[in-house]
Amino acid sequence: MAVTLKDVAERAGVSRSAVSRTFTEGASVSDKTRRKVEKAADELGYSPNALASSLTTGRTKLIGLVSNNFHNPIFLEVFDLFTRGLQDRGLRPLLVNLSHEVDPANSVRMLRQYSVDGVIVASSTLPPSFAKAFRDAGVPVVHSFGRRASMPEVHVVGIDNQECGRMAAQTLIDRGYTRVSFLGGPERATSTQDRLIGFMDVMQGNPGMTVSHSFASEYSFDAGRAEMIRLLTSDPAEAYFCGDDVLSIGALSAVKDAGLSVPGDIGIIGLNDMEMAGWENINLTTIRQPIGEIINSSIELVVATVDKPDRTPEARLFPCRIVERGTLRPPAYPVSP
Amino acid sequence: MAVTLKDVAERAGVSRSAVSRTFTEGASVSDKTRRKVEKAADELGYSPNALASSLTTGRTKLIGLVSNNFHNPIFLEVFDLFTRGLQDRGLRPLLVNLSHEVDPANSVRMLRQYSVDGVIVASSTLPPSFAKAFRDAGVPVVHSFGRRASMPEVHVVGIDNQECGRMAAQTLIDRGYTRVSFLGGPERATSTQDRLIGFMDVMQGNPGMTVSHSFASEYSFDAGRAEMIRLLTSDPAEAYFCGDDVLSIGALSAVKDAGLSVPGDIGIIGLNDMEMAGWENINLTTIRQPIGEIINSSIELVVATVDKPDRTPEARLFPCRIVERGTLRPPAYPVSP
DNA sequence: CCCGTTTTTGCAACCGGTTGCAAAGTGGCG
DNA sequence: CGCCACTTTGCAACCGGTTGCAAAAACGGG
Repeated sequence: MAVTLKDVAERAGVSRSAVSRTFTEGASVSDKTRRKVEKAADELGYSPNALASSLTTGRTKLIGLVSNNFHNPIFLEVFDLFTRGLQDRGLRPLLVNLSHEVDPANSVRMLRQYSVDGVIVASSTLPPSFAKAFRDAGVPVVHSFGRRASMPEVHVVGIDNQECGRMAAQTLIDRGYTRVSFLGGPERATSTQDRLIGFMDVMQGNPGMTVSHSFASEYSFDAGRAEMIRLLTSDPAEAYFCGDDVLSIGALSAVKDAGLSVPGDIGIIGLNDMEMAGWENINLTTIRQPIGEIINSSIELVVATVDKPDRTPEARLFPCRIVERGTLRPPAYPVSP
Repeated sequence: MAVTLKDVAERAGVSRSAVSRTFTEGASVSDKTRRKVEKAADELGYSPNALASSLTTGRTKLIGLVSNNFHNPIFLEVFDLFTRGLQDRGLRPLLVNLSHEVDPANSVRMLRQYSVDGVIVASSTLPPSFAKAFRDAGVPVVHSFGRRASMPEVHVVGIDNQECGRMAAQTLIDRGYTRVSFLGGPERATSTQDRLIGFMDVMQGNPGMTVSHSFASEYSFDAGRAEMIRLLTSDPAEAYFCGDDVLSIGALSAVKDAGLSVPGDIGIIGLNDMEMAGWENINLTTIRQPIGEIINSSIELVVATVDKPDRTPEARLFPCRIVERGTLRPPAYPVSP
């Protein structure tokens, strides 16, 4: 059925090694044989079996892409960028959908069976120990959107979530809000924990503020909406920092359904700046997370780690910035730059 | 580095075949050796190399998942269902992002290099010839969300887009609209072409109607919005059948920004019933495409085709139905059921 | 034209598994 | 206990490639 090295070798009248060499970078073949081989290969429609060659070279060019969030539209953007970025470098994404699984054992075993060259864990909710399980199994791994650490145990690429919390807090203060709240994602998500820490950090330094917080059950529209509906039943805050754009959009929907106006009655600031945040019927003020840079950097780092597995784990953090749109009232008074 | 069959065999004091057999379904091994082997494997942390075994068995359990739409949120749902469905059957999705590529040659070559057992092309825009290229290369293929055909050249699973067009048309007529329009996706997308055909089909049978149509440049929010902004500049229709929910949502945003009300001034009906269509701030009346059933059926069909490559190509079509929400005015008069 | 150097080539072993086949082992039954 | 049928086991070849090594070929200089 499939045409192999041997078929090409016979047709070209050379040895199998000669054929193999014409298809491997930097191997020693004369122009004459190369032409003969290429001709034969063309005629037979031959292309080398990547899996067979991986046996001896030890490289499959497969990269495991592990994620657990298929309900947040930002992940479509994430998958788009990851798959394109990997393809551009000749790598192939092998997708793993964790759903609600939190034990890494299965994914580790599965990805080892397929001899992936490396793994990218794309999740802002999984703990560092998840990615660590790959490292312990000898699989190069990068945790994208993971928790920062000064001495990380695995490579992490993402943002400083505490800093984002502080940034959101300071923004709300600058806008003159005094009764504020953090509407986070699931309490177990590391990103939510860190954003809360940063938010509270700043708030506690400002005595005049009334501060509260609560958690949505997951990073999704429905969860954000449900939580905001609950909050609106009893003395809501003036402004909310939602732990994610998709929560913000859910919250927005609840606020508007309650007949309240944004930002007139209630202010909302999100985090991510996903595509939808810019849609004119949403127009969400948010903190932009530079996912393109995070993803490119993650790919670059995993590739580097494949070449040099003992690289000491590093944390690459990218700065975030406020994207001003229409869900927060303008500054009450001039703010120092 | 990695622990192999041989290591396990030595430690267990048996032959390599014995080890191989304990790990292959239905092979003949005594309980005694099986236990010895399992113990040794456990101690060494062995798990068989799926790629090496694929060399002899001819099965990799890899399924190529090819798509070209990473801007329509429905595809996040699609990826979620595909990856989970494949995983549940012990298969692994190898993702291919076509971006704007329309030539199948690259994907075919790449997926053959990785010896995928089968391929699922998930796209409502690519022509049947795209999937056909895989079949011609001897790779089992199913086209999900593809174009229906009475004698298809490859397996197709999806909906009858012409029928959906008719359904939308009839619905608008039943609601008493007389000036209507089809706002499609890209003109080259087969789904758009077919929906338009069905829509016109019914309209032409109703002399009282004023009908027009136009195309958005792609299936995305921005394209839908841009097209609707253009339409609003000159004598818009009373109601639009948008070729996709994400177009509808873009269109909705444009309509509302123009200070018009929905469904008061303009009615909109979409197609897909993606998660967001049900969000309370969108609340889109739409035609539900049963993507869960389509995806399960696609997986089942590709698996069956792997076992029996010469199966004659079939088209599996699933019925759609109207999901009534808030963007179309209620029936003007009683409608026969 | 000869000889030393460099390039190209094929052989054969190997990567990590599977599998047909024949030999060895096991069990049942008369 | 002996015979037969059935199960289990190991050997060796194979899957589709790669690669170290030594032989062969090509090249360059005198």
